[in-house]
Amino acid sequence: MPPAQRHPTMADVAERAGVSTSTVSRTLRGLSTVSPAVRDRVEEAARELNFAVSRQAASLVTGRTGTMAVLVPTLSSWFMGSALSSLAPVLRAAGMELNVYMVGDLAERAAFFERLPARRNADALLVFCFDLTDEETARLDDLGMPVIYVSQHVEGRPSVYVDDVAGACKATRHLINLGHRRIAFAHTSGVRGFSFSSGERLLGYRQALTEAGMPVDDELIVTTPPRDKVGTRRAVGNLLSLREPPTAIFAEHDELAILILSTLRTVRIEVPERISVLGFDDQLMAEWLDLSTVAQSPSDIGRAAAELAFDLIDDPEAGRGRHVVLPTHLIPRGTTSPPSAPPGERPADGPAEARDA
Amino acid sequence: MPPAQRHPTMADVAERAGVSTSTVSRTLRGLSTVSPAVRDRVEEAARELNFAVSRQAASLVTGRTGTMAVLVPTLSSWFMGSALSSLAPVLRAAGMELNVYMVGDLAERAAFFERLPARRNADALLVFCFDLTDEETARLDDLGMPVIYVSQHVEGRPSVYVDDVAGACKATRHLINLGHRRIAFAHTSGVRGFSFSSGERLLGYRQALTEAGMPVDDELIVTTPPRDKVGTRRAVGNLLSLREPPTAIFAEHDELAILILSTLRTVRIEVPERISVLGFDDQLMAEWLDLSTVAQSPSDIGRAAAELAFDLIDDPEAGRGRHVVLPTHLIPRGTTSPPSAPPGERPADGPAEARDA
DNA sequence: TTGAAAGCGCTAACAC
DNA sequence: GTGTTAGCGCTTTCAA
Repeated sequence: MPPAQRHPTMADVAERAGVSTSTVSRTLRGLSTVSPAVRDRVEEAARELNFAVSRQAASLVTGRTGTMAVLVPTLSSWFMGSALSSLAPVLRAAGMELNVYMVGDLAERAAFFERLPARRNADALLVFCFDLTDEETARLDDLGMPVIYVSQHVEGRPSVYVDDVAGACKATRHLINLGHRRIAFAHTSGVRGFSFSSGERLLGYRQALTEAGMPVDDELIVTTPPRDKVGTRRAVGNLLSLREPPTAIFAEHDELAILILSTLRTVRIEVPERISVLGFDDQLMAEWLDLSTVAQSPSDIGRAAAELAFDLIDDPEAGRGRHVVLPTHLIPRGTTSPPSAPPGERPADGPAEARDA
Repeated sequence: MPPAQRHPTMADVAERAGVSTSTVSRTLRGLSTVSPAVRDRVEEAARELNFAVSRQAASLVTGRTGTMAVLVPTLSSWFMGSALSSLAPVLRAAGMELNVYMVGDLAERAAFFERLPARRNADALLVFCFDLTDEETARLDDLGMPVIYVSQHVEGRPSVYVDDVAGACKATRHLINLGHRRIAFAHTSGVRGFSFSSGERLLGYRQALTEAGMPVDDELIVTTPPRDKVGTRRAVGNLLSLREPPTAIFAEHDELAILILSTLRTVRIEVPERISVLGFDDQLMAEWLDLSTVAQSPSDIGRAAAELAFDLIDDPEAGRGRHVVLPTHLIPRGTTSPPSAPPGERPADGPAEARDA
């Protein structure tokens, strides 16, 4: 199988411009040690021949590939889509290519860490949303390139992530401040080893309750497989069938919150009158559905990760254990409100007193 | 700036195994002309040294990069996420890397076609969702690698796409069959030059109406910027303020349909009792919100594109103008129903007679 | 079945 | 400023 077509080489350009390949190389890399006249001739020749430098050949000698690799669990999630969409322009501005390794299940994962295909093929690796074992981390340590951990923190390694604990804490406090006393936490079980911050957010939930002197009731913590309509109904059902059902549900992420909303709508339980619902992420759909939520910015995460990677490429020792922690913000919308007084109890008796803005 | 770390080379492996680099190369590529004993020694040496072949060096001599490039307008849409998520495993199985060029606006687009950074850096290019000008297509023609057009058809070039006209036709016919006579079409304006099949779907809508002997009323065709809550409200408002408002709205895609649903809910117009809403795509959210829609499969598109690309890499002449057209399916759910009889008209008088399953 | 040698297209060090 | 030279790490003849 021959290559589709022969590309012109630097030698072709050099010949056409009547100079040496070194001069062509210097010109095309924008080095200032080329006289304007020669520069013009070379650039014209290159344009006429439709010449493009072979990154392969260049990187063979420079030792740099001009490529950023990213390891991601999926490409079809709001988070990854947003993060990569913001990453791309930053890379492009730096003249780097984007190489995606999507590793969706445990088998692929094993294969990836076994072969480490990114080795020698990128200048840095961004690892998104993986709960790595110690062996996996160690494996990445001798990948021979800077590795940045995104959406997770790994001790002693450069990481970029949002403060999930604080975010979940804010969320829960908002509900407490509204007067809720029975607050449920719903989260997705997720594939083992693929971190979507579930644990941290549960931590924040617990922390806020404890701070407020409220008990943590395990019955109020429910789990469902991700993106599972039936599973979510069951989880919501577990809450609705409690002796003392919650007046508010904090969902680990907007996707789940939306599924919960649609379940509640099916049985005509009014939101927020009967039950408040609060999400986490602030994806576009949250605004559309008027869902109260905690905003995080995957775009900022993507950009921060890129910047950190650039620093580390230039100086691998620059940020051994540098951590970039990004903030979250509560966005109150229409799905949270003070709880209505329980039946048989006069409003004045209830704990329902909004202290929130 | 030195590379982070020196990688072992084939020479290192060769020395350790006591053979020549040629033998190492042959072994690692799985050529059968290596004796088992030697093969074992080489493989062990490679493993011990954590050796990985440099694609750069290899492709310099083979002329193949082992990389598939994709040109996409965004990474944060349901369509692109799904398509790329299905593409990735196929590439991985073929031992190819995935290189993403995200070109989001017209400036970036001009730069991309000016420099064609994919040139020499990939074995094939998949162009997603771009409405290309003739010059742009011509430019890609001498990129020196197979180019596959995805989600669009370009004359005489290999393409993969769904039959949008037929899909929109099915959608509209479903509404007609339910008894609707005033059927609106809502679509997004989109950025010029980035095709999201808007035009084709409008065509299908018109075609179905014409087939049924119904007039095409331009007042019933409304436009809004994509993902724009306010713009969508205005568009819906235009429909609701007509002398004779529609009893059904067919939206160009689910995202828009959802925005329309949320607008209708705000003003308490019941769906489907008062107005039926029908989408296009069948993304996950459609199922969650019980939205009737026309299903397409970006995953199938991604896989088909990859297969076509492989064929063309092996034999560039294989499919000059091969077109893969994928089907769509109507998924009736809870947001479409026969129209209720208009006020002041007895049910028997109205055109509302369900002929649909 | 294996090894020696040439060279893929480029950059970097050093002359001039 | 510009050209010459020597590789970068592989694969691929070709000989043995």
